[in-house]
This record gives sequence, structure tokens and C-alpha cells, in this order.
Amino acid sequence: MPRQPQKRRLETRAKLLEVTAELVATEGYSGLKVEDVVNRAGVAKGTLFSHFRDKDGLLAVLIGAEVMRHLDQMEEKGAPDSREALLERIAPLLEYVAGDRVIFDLLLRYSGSTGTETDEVVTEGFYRQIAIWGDWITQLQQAGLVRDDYPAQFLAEGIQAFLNQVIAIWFCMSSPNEQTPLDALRPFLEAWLAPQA
Amino acid sequence: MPRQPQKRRLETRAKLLEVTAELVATEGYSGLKVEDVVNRAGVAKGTLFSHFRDKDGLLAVLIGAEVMRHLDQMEEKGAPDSREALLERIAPLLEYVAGDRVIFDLLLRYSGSTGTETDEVVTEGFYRQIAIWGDWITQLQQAGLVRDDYPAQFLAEGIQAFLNQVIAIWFCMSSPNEQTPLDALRPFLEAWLAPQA
DNA sequence: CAACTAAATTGACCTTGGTCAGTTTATTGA
DNA sequence: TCAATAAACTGACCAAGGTCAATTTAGTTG
Repeated sequence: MPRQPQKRRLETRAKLLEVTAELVATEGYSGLKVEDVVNRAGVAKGTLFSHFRDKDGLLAVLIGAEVMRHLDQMEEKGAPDSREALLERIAPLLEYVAGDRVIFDLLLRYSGSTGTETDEVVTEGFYRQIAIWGDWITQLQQAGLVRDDYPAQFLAEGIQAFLNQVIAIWFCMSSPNEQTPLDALRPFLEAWLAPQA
Repeated sequence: MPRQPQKRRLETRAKLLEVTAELVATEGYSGLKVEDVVNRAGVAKGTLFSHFRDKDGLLAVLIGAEVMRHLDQMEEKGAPDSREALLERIAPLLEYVAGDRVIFDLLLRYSGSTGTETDEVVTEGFYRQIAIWGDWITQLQQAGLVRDDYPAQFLAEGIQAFLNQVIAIWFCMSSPNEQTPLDALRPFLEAWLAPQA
């Protein structure tokens, strides 16, 4: 069994993440170069790849943490009392993911993967998100505001599908005159969740 | 205005596509290298990139054509007479896209993009698919087999969302013991399309 | 403390997609 | 037929992610 990492290693890892966050803040995700990271962190390139499987693995840690923060804020607001309120709860996360192709691509690739190593943050976030939505939907079902002919978790997974769909479309139609992802999501959510008369 | 391409150019392009198809057949999409293509085609690397924007642009032509072939077969079978029959119509395309990550990623990236140049095949396929499903759904609506409180095209777009979802999950959970994408799709389609009592 | 073992790091090197100034080939026009 | 012009192609070169045998550093043991 592997021994626990030494202090130096933890420091190096922290430094790499810190520097990456700085560079992402200025250059954006798509402009990030591994060379820049290791230069600024004062380590060799090989070191970075001994800490993270690849460039995506590095980004996954940062993005995963960001997603977790969004989920925290989501939960803080408490359960929604209507379908429209549910949409509002989802909005910040939607905006975050739709804000950068790199984020979207990475989440789509790592989500739900049987979390290996550090990428597990993303996977964890994925399940947590479904769980939160599932809880909320259960409550909305009890209030008669959401169809109850399917389990809440299943409906939550459907929301995930629509969310990815509207974001994917958003990136394809990059003309700014289109409707926002949030507006595109609304009718899908309505049709998916509303109890039919 | 641009002059029409010379014969030589068309031949070169055809040769590149032919060789690419051969290599994909043996190595698979993920193993394809641009170097191999140009070597085997007997042209310089720069030539390839004067014909196709990038490696993805080259693959898009092949994959787009393949998708079109699937859509042809889809249409040949005619309109489905039940929701389960609709699922069967979708199955071959689903299997094709789920068969390789590269295909899925590429389609997701190019689909619906305001088609530039050769990528337009993919975009065209995207819209055609929605159109076909839309037609079928209209007929199923008239037969009372699909909910008619939303337009057929909208429901078709929803199917697209679920299709992408189950394939994405399929790639993440790469353990072969899981249910197939088709089985995963069925309940979503049912919940999305069935008229509620 | 010296010798030994394992963890951590290094940086030269590799792979591969992509670029572009320069060269060859085709077309046009007098 | 022979410039002149545009199309097509070339291949040396670059960028950037990723590898790994070799080296340094930390921890352990007699």
C-alpha cells in the first residue's frame, strides 16, 4: 500500500493549483499553457504530470471545486417552491458552465466516470447535483407541482440531459442574438416536469 | 469571387478522404494520425490542411457522410407506428455514435454550428435528423400515441437531448456490465413522449 | 551518523497537430 | 507561343502536451 505523501509534495501540488488558478483568471481556460504553469510555479514539467494525469486532470480539480461551490450555494437557498423557482436555482451553475467551452467539455467527459484519483471531485459533484435535484423534485412532487409517475432521481437525470443540450446548442450558435441557455431550458423543464392535466 | 477548383484539387481531396477511410477502418478514429494519412496519400502535410481546416474537419466529412447514410436508412423504414417502433428506428444511429468517443465528441461539437465549409455535412445531418423525427412525431401525435401539448419539433429536440445524455453516460461508465445506451434511452423516451392519462 | 531505500523532482526528448514562405503546376490573355 | 497570374502543393518549422531514465531529496534503520 502506498505511503502518505510528504509535506514537500503537498506544497508543490498546492503551488501548482494556485498558479493555475491565477493564470486561468487572467488568460482564461483556453489560453492556459502547461509551460506557463510550471515556469511560474518554479518546477519542472515532469513534476506537474506526476501530480496530475494530464492537463485536463489539473483543470478538473479547479473546475470540480468551482462546481462544488455552486452546489453549496444551491443548497443554501433551500428547496424551490415552484418549477420556476427550480429553474432559478439551476441558473448560476448553468451560467458558469455555459461561460466557457473548456468547462463544459471537461465536465461532460469526466462526469459520472468511475472517479479515479483527483478527477473524482467532478464525478462527486455530478452525483451530488443529481441528489440535490432529486430531493427538491421529491418535495415538488408531494406538493403536486411535478409529475409523480416517475421517480424523482430519474426526472433529475432528465434535467441534466436538457441542461447539457441547451449549453451544447449555445456553443454551436455562438451568435449573441440568440436566446440565453436559461431561456432555452425553461420550456424543456416545463414539458418534462409539469403534471399533465 | 472564387474560381471553381481544378481537377487535380478534386482528385487530391478524394484521395485524402479515401486514405483516411482506409486508415480509420484499420486503426479506428482515435488511432488516426495526420502523418499517416499524408504519407499514404502521397501528399505533403500542408496540402491536407489546405483542404480541411483541421483534423476534425477531415473527420467531419467522413462522419457526416456516415450519419447521412444512417438517416437514409432511417427514412427508408418509414414512419414508426408506436413509441417502441420509434426507438427501434433510432437504435442504429445510437449504436453508431456510441461506438466511438471521437464520433460523439465531434458530432456534439459541430452539430448545429452555423455550417462553415465542409463541416456543413454534420450540421445538415443534425437538422435533417430533427426534421425526420419531427415528422414521425407529428404522425404519432395524430394517432394519439404521443403527447400533443407541445410541437413535434420541440419534442424531437428533446429526444436529441436524451440521446446525447445516455451516450455520454455510456462512455463514462465504460464498464461493460452496464445496460446498453438503447435500454437507457427507452424510459426517457417513454416519459418524454407518452401522453399522461 | 553512515548506509540504504523510497519519494519527489528534473529536463532533455518525443509526438503530433498545425503554419506559411517558397516552389511547382495550371490557366489566361495578348 | 510565351509571359503573367492565380491555383495547388511542398516541407522545414513551430507549438504544446506528454514521457521517462537519471538525479536529488527525504525518511529509515542498524
